[in-house]
Amino acid sequence: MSETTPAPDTRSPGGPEAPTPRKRVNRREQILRTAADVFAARGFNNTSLADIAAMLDITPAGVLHHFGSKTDLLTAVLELRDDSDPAPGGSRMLDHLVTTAERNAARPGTTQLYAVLSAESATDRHPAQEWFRDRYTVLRGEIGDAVLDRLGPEHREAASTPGPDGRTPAGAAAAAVIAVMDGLQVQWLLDPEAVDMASVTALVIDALVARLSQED
Amino acid sequence: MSETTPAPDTRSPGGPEAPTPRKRVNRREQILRTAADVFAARGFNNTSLADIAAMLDITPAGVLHHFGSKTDLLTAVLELRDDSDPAPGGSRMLDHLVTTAERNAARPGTTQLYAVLSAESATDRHPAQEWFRDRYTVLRGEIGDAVLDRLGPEHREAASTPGPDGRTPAGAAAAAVIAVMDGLQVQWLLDPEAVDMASVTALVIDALVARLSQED
DNA sequence: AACCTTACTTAATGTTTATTAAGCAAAGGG
DNA sequence: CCCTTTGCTTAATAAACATTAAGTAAGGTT
Repeated sequence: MSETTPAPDTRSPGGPEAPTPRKRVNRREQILRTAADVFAARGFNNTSLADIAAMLDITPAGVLHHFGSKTDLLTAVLELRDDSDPAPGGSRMLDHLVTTAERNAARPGTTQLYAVLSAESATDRHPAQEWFRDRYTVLRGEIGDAVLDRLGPEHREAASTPGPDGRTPAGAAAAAVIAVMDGLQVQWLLDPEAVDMASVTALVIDALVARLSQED
Repeated sequence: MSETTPAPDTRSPGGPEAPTPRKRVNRREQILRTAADVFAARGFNNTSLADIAAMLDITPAGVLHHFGSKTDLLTAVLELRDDSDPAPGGSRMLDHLVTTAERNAARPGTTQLYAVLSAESATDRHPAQEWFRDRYTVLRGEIGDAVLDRLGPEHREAASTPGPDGRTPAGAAAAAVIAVMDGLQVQWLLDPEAVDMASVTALVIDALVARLSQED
């Protein structure tokens, strides 16, 4: 079909002759946000530029006008942090994580994107692999610190002392907290009634903090 | 190129005229295992039949001779349980989970498959969606029972009493354990040095059991 | 009015992909 | 020795997809 078939118009059938509203706002950001939604809902590999373009009522080439390639679009989406609710430092951060889990359950958005894409990035030569590796490293550090902040001063040293494998209990707890949030998202996406992300997250944080506050 | 180019031979260049060793073993199972490995390493959407076929030194059509479609192959792979180490019931199961995490770190296989595919299945109309929904439901039940078994008899009632949302603390703990195992797998795949799946899993199970054994 | 920038479109290209149809060859039973 | 089963192959098809090139059109700027 390569020579004869015209390029399919993937746009939804709008008005008879809707000549593109031509808005004043930053089009790039609009596309970015739409792409984020579609990537979150369908993953990267399972999303075509046509999918994104269709939601914006433009053609795939229209998307590539703003971002050179599909991979560039993905990196731009990942770089776009949702700073509407910035993470605080210190011990307040752990509460913030529970709040985040709550918000995610109400409005499936940012974290859904990360949960789906992070798992996908763990395959083969996924373009987002390095991005997620770095992100997890940073997050483990930050949450590890937050865990230490939550502990009584008398337990901090034990929790931040590396074991024979060079890893600290606080770091292990941080990895656990991140893991539980990511894993819950998957279960929740598959069966929203089955799990309450916020309360389970809170339970795990509570349990871990209590456990690290014990003498053993 | 569709009319002129011959079908590419995706097979690796073996001996000059290797006429297919024609083994006696169940070919279907060989293909199944190979497919499982490739799906685990690259995900479902990112894997082509040619990828799998190449590892078996046959053509994509050769794979489809045994399984009608790529989706059928996936479902067959999921149905193929790794029963080399059957899960015990009762309180022994929790220890078994830690052992499983250990084995997975040593030989990335079955669970890697499930970690990658489960997240992928949470997208759109993925063919494995229902399979994973059911699997999580069953697992939450089994692990929830195992958690109850580990608790002292005096705490069992509280842990199995549904809260106002209809969910039990034991069920929440079960969801958390599953989530942490899945989530850790992703972090570990991206950065094997950064986390010790077995010890973190053990830590979370310990912490949760201890937490459910408290009075609150 | 001339122009530039922004935001696209149409069209074509080349690739990858799953899937189907039909044929071939070896093994083994009867 | 025929026949059926098993296990493929080659070939063709049709669709999906990312990407490129070149053109068009509207606003804003000067």
